[in-house]
Amino acid sequence: MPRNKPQTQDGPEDRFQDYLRAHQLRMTPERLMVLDVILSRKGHFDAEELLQFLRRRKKPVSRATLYRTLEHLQGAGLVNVHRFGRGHARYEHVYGRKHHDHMICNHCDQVIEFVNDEIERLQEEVCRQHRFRSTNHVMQIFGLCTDCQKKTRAGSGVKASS
Amino acid sequence: MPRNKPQTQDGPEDRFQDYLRAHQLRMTPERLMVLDVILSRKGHFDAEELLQFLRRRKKPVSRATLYRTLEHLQGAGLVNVHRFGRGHARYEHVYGRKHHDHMICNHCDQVIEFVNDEIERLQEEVCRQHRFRSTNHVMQIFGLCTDCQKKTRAGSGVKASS
DNA sequence: GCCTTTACTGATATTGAGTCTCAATTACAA
DNA sequence: TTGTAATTGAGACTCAATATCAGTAAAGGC
Repeated sequence: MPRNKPQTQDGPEDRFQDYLRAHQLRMTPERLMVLDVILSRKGHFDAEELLQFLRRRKKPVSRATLYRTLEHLQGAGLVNVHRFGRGHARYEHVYGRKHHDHMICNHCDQVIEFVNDEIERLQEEVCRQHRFRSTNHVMQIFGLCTDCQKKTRAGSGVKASS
Repeated sequence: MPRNKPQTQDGPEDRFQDYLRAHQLRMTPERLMVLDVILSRKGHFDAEELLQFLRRRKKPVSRATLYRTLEHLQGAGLVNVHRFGRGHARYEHVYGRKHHDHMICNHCDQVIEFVNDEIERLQEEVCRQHRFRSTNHVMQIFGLCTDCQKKTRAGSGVKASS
């Protein structure tokens, strides 16, 4: 999967187009469909979900094409992947969104997003100290969300996390 | 996989023993072998590596047993799992080790550990703000280590990361 | 608009980490 | 020592993700 982000700053479609051209790839109806569906989603989703959704919308796309497109969208900086502990990958679109981190409830799988500029700053500092050139990072806090704390009073019966 | 950590603070074997007893599980030669091999390892390793190692040591253990034992060792707080982006799980033993986070080189897969108390503190603060009861967290910074920055001057040819 | 090249799609097979099953074995408490 | 419930291991299985490959179709050149 090639990288490098395009320079232009129009819309997500243009950005994808630019990325594809820059890598001798082609824009196709399938790729556009996938992008559109992803942009219309809020929060996190997985590949299977997208597949079903596209099928219901009578715009079916093969599994292979979906995964390939997701790769390219990552390359274009339009989509992020997360692997929250065990289980399959979860995606989210990042076009026009600020970077953020996640808290994941071990009990109900809810994903809470948060931003903390101070943490971001400290991360950069750590990288400088280690002469590490960071491209991206992931921060996941696992535990119990407010609701699930109430539900599981004794603190037992909680699914294991990574 | 049950949780709860034992109270005693002897050695890792005792801790494992305590954990097992507390959960009506049994100590077996296989489990002890796995623990010993893990304790002798430095840094990160994966399940397949352990399997091979045990086989070479003429103390073979089945895949099923290895994975089951790794689960229990996590429960006992002796082992941690990480899923660095794509690929399989990586483990590390945590007995007598301080919590730390990771920088992962996209190019050579080297894993650099770091600790930053200020970041830890801020994470706790974020959890408090969101009334989230954290059990553990993961922070991974992806990018290029010092060596690989030199090797890949143009910044191209870098493997994709999560 | 039509060609030609070369990327793309999708059906299907394949991979591979991890899990499950179940008969035979064994730890361990009484 | 014995009874019983946990454990083991071989192999079947799962399932997300990837690879294969023949047929299809972008997109630049004419």
